[in-house]
Amino acid sequence: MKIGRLSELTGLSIDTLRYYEKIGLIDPPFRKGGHRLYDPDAVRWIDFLKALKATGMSLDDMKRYALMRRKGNATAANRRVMLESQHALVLKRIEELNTCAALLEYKIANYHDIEAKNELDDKKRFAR
Amino acid sequence: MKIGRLSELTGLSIDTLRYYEKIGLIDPPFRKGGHRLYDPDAVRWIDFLKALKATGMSLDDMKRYALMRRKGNATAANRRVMLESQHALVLKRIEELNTCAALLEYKIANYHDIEAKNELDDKKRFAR
DNA sequence: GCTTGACCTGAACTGCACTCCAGCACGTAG
DNA sequence: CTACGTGCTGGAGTGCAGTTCAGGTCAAGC
Repeated sequence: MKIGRLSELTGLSIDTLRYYEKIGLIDPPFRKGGHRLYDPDAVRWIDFLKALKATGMSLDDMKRYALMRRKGNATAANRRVMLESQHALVLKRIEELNTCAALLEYKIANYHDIEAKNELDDKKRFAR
Repeated sequence: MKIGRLSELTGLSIDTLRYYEKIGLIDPPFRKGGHRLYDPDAVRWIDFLKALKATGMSLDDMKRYALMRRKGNATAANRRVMLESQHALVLKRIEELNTCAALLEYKIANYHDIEAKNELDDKKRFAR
């Protein structure tokens, strides 16, 4: 498939796909008359990259991972360690977000009180 | 307290504190001989800003919130709505991270298999 | 054969959130 | 009163992750 189709399938812009190739996240595909022709497998790899990105991994770390992947089986243990530490980060982040969510809930409840009080004051003013 | 102390208490750098003041996130404090002198309450506000930031809110949105806060009670409902939509975003993000965590777990288990197989191959090679 | 839309390159630009710097002012301890 | 640590300002610089652009090339349909 051509880059436009890959862009549609992955949701990444054409420019981003070329950028990812340039920095070494995506293997340079075959070309036909200068145009990139991608394997359907590219979609699966890019979806995985998107997932890594969603965990908050930097492009630089993803690059390291992609490089090891290209080197084959011998790097499996290192890649696993990377994923494990990323997994730990994700759990930590989820914890943090849970704390933030609780704080927001508390604040929101507080605002409900304030608004109720405001309304009461308005009524008093109206009754005057 | 002076800015250095506030920096210690909040974990934000002195430069960041001045930057936040410049963009309107922090109220300009009193000055003594040009030096900023903060109220202890500043710590609480900045901790809240840090929490908003941790939820992924942009400085621009935080600025909007800070502006409304300065305008007082009349903006309570709008501020609540902001916090509610941020709360929704946090929940969505937590969901996303849970999905990513599951994928990472799957991948990690996969790598354990690969490594076990590699080890087996090594042994065979050794036995040859 | 020609048009039109998709694709190509390298380089410059963008937005966000800081971070650093030069050059100067303040204030507290000795 | 002097030294030195802390603070001040405006402006420039940084790092990340793209995005945009100019000036072309390619190919599929008519």
